[in-house]
Amino acid sequence: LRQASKQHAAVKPAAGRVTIAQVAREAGVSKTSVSRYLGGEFDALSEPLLEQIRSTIARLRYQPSQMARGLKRGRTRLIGMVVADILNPYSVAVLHGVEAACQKHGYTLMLCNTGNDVLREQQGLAALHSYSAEGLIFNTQGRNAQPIRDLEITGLPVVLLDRSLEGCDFDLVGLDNVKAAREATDHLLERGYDAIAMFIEPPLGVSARQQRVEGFRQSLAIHPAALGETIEVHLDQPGHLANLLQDFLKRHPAGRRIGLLAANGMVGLQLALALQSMRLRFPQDVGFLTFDEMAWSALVEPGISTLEQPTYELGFAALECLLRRINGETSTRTEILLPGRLIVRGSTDALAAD
Amino acid sequence: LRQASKQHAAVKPAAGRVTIAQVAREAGVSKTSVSRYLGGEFDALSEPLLEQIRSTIARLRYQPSQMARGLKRGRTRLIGMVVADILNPYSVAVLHGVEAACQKHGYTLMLCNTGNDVLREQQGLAALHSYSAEGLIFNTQGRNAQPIRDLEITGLPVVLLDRSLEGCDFDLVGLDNVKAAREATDHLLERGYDAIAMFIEPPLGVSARQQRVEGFRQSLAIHPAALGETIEVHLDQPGHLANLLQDFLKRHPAGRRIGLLAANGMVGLQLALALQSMRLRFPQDVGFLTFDEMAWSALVEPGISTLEQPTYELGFAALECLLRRINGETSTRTEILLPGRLIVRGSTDALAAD
DNA sequence: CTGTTAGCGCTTTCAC
DNA sequence: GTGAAAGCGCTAACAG
Repeated sequence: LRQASKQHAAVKPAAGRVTIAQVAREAGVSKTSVSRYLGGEFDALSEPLLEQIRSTIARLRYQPSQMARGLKRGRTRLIGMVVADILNPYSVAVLHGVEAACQKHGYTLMLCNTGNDVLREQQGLAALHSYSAEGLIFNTQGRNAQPIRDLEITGLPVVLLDRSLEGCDFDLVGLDNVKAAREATDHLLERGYDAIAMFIEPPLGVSARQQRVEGFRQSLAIHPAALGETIEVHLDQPGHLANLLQDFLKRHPAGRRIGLLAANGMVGLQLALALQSMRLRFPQDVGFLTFDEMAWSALVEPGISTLEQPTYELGFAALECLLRRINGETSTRTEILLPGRLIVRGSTDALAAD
Repeated sequence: LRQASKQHAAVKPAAGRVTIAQVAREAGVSKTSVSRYLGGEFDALSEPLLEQIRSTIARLRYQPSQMARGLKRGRTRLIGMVVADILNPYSVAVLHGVEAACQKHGYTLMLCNTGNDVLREQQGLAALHSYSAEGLIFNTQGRNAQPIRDLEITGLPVVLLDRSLEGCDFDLVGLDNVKAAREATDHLLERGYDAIAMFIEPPLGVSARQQRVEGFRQSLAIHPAALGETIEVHLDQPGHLANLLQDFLKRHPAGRRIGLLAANGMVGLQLALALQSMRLRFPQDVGFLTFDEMAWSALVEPGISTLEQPTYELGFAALECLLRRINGETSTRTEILLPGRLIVRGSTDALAAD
């Protein structure tokens, strides 16, 4: 069964691995011919050779080493992805799209989670680079991002996901945040909520958040009669959100219909939990709408209205955009902004509450 | 064959990459010395050389190529992970633990999602192997698993996650499913539910599922007065679960307290949605308990009781187990079975319903 | 059509 | 201490 590879040093080069040389020897041909076979240059090989090689490869279960191949050709067929927080369902949903696109195009994905840690972001970047990934998909945190900007000099293709980075020209794939936030806010206003709070994590340096605030403001600017307010929450501080919510409710006691807008799914969850602990119901007591569709959005009575992101498409588009750069496209910076989709459920059904 | 050579032109070997040769040249030393520096053999280098190399590396921002390094040494510091379904929160939670452990030990993770597709499982396996991953973490589907078994001959270290594979000796890391299922069932019985249905995806070939059924049966065997039944659901068939639920309820109309047990989080979600669409409330109409703690378990009134898995620890343990094999440990097959934790909420609070 | 040769970037004897 | 040289497994000229 398991080879008795005992010591640390026992992991010898190519332990047990079949090499192209072995195949060539056993097939009685040269390495070149085998290599040609692998490269699909079938019309450069005679019928008998072809058959010889084919059968030998099958018999030996030979699989070419991508490491050696990559070293020689410069193409590793490796894509690196850096994710700000793998516990965030949004990230995973996008990852799903990226992974699918990788498979479609014959690439393999290397994953790095930074857990919102700046240092780990840099380390991950270094690791991915050291494996000669052909391109990087980056869901950056936006802080201390100089190492990422430096990538531009190296010429390594990079696509930014969701969050752009000031001072560099990488392509960006993400939601059309301004429009989405406007749609979400409009919906609350249309439903008669005229005192709206947008709960959002600190927008500092995170472009997607800034744009959602911008869309929120734009919508409110058209409805001067309504009150609007953005509230910055720190999700890592337990109870912080609940306190802020309480504050907000105190400041708007009567005469106004209160609408709550969560700027992403994680905030939305915490907000829903805070409402629950305060025994506030939607839509009776407050209207409630959150960015990001979640598996359980419909489950919490009477259903939570959401602004869904096309996460899979986002991931897929990001990889295909990256591939274009890898294959030498040199056009100027592109921004692929996909539209969100409003899913209306009971949580914003103010009329029903009357 | 020609498309390959065409595309190839765009990505030259080592495009822009700093190599050890460059560092050596600019530092006025030999490649060997630089290599020694990289390998941490500082006492083999004189003070001036050391300093020369250090500063040159910093100035050039040199990063050694792991591909070349891996090719030469046989150690790639790459770990491959094959996940049955990345849309399953369980898989992601475990992935989180694996990734964390990888970072801790200086490994980089290559990810493959199979989407429950047998063919993609094989392709993923081949891909990971072709990159000379030092070991594999496998969340297999259990069907057509011969290619995985064959890995045993190659000597490539493999750790199975959650699901074991008959006829091979790979280590396994997972939940203590039998015990967990027993605990879950016991809890329902203790709470007075005496007609219990366990909803589970087809256990065929998936050891974890079989074991949960086993635990369920064990618990019921001790309580002969209670009725127990396992119900196989196909989550890919919309409405299937709801129909089965309806059937079950019809068969147990009165005199019995009905308890529903979902064998994993995805089944749990679907079951909760089915209950909702049928306007059945827990705990009033049925008791409800599901495997897998979810972010929103507490949010759905009056809270859903769950059997939580230590997902992060599972992932972490899997990688460390794999590392031991990579480093040459040759002991016989080990099984690391971590305990689950019962979290009791309102959904199984039958007394409150009285 | 086929094989020989020279590396890709790195580590590792083995001399000096 | 230090470096020259020989590969790791593979591909890409260049010959025949």
